[in-house]
Amino acid sequence: MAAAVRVIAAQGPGAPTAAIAKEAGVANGSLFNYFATKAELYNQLYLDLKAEAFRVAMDEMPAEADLRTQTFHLWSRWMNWAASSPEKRKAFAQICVADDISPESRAQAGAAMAPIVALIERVRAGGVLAGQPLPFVFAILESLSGATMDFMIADPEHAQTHCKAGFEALWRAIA
Amino acid sequence: MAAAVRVIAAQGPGAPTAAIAKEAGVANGSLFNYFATKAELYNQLYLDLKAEAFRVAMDEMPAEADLRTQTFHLWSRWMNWAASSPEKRKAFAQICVADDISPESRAQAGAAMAPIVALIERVRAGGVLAGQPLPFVFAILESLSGATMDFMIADPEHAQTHCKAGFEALWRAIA
Amino acid sequence: MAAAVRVIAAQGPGAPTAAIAKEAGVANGSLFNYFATKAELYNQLYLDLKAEAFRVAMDEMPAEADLRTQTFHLWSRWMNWAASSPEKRKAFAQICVADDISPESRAQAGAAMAPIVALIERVRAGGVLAGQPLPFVFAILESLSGATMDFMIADPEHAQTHCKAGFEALWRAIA
Amino acid sequence: MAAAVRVIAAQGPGAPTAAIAKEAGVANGSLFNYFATKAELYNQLYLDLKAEAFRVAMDEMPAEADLRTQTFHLWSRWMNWAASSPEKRKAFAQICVADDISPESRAQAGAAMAPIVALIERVRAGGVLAGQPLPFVFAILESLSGATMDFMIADPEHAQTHCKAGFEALWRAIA
DNA sequence: CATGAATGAGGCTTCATTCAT
DNA sequence: CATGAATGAAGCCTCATTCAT
Repeated sequence: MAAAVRVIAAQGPGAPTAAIAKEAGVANGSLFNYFATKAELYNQLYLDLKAEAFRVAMDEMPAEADLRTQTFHLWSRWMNWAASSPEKRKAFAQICVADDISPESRAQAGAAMAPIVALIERVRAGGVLAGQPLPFVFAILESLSGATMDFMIADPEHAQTHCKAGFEALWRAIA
Repeated sequence: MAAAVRVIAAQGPGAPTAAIAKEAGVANGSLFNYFATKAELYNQLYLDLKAEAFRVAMDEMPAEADLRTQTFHLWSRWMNWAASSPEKRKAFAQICVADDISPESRAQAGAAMAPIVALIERVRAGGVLAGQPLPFVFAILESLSGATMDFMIADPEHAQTHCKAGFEALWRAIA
Repeated sequence: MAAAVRVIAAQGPGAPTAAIAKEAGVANGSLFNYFATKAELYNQLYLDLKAEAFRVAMDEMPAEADLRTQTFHLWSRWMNWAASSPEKRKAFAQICVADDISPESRAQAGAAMAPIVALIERVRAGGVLAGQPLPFVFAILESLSGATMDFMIADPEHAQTHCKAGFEALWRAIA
Repeated sequence: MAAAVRVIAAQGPGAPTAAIAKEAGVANGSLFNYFATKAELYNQLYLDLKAEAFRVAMDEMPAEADLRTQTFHLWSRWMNWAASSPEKRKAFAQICVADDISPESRAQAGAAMAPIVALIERVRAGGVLAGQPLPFVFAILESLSGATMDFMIADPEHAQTHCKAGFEALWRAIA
């Protein structure tokens, strides 16, 4: 799994399964004892990464704080997780655009993120995009987060600056 | 070229050259009379689509109008072009993440967009992200535009609403 | 024809017909107005080169001189022709091993070289290989000539030395 | 490997890898589990055949015998090996002219033949070609051997006669 | 007779997946 | 459950040859 992250980050989603197996230090065919299919591996990886990001982002969430504080907590932990795991971020981004992720996986990932959805929903409801559908607001969140991550990774020295700037942009955009 | 757009939009960047040739109504090998390589075709396509989007976005630009008006003109025409050419939008998005686009092509595309860059630069300089590097602001623009396009395409009935909402989010985020 | 020599010498017998046409300054398809087939071109070239070599080798042959003198005349002119036309030598060598040369062409070439055959026959009859079939003696002649040519071309400064040494080796071997 | 010899002997160096795989009784792609490239297969084959010929030629070499005896031993065993393995002889000849053999392989093969080189060097030094470079003498050896092999193969009944005649020609030519 | 775009069969190579050990 | 050789379909690309202009 970790090997897959490294290989996909380095070679893209077209990386041979053989390369992943080699990186993992197992034999070519052993991969298929755990994942019946390359697509299954990708779906699993997708869910794992999403779950990990979610866990990190929600960890130590100050449940009683105000919306902005909670959202910043979420944003900050998410961004810093990605910035400190650039390979995971890159692998995830590559996997997302691949055609291999099934709608079921996407739905499952969405369901698992309910607490975040609920938070954003509250932000939306009280914000300037109150009239817009939640998925739209969510899309804005995800697109801004992607851009911010990439800059934090590309320019680690100013990572925290980018992180805050990204959040400000987000907050003004949706709150 | 148009055939490539359709096929890539439908099958992703991994689409066989044979599928593109067939869609274009020519023989498999004929493709390679025009593009020495699949990568060359993708680069060409990338530049073409970017150029087209740029042309549309800048057309009839009110040179004397204020920044917001000009930016909205740009945004509006860009979004509506994408919304009315969903296949081009999708193909472009798929191609962008592929590894086939050479740094030269990206540089060339960037150079061709100088007027837009200049406009955004003025917005940045006078806005809340004045302290952030221009590429960061640009990345925000592109990420928000992508999200907006996708929603306009997915929900054509409310396309104009999404377009305006996206712009409001952008303007608040960067201006 | 001359273009074919250059291209085959440079790229080997697998050279595309398109490359030959381009080198000749004519269009791709024009080639096939003169040669119905790539193989036909190769056969023609084979015969032409052999004929040219023959003509050069026999030119100014001292008909009344003794066998050794005549043979050296033949050898010397042949070697120097090859040494001064390295591309022709190389192209010819490449073509010879290709499967494209028809038995008819080989027979025709053999027939055209009757005077040389006659000369070598006389050498053989009076020499140490008198008991060996003529084709065997001829094969020795051709193999030694190939080796000599290559050294003359590779080391032009000592070309004449190699030429004479090659002849001495030949003469001792067959006379 | 043996399959490759058969196919190349029959179809020339342009033979499809598919034909070799089929002759070997394995699937098309299996070939590339052993040889990353067609060229690699050819290089391997080149080295193998050269090594085999060398081994056979040097086997039971009478180390104390005089030069002529040793050289004849070499020649005789070499010729008879080729004559009894006409496909190897042909495949090797075809491969040699192909562009696929890397300079490294040629160098490696040359290095492996040091004992033969040493022998020929002694012959050269004491012979009529004493003033000629060793490679030239070697080229004569190889060219005469090629001609002799072909006649032994083409006319098996008189193979031994050709073998001896070829040697006599060689010995007179270089000793 | 020149042209050069079009053709499509065929070649080399990759790789997800299987399976006997 | 591990292994890794074997598989063969599929992909990209080449090129001799054709043919409408």
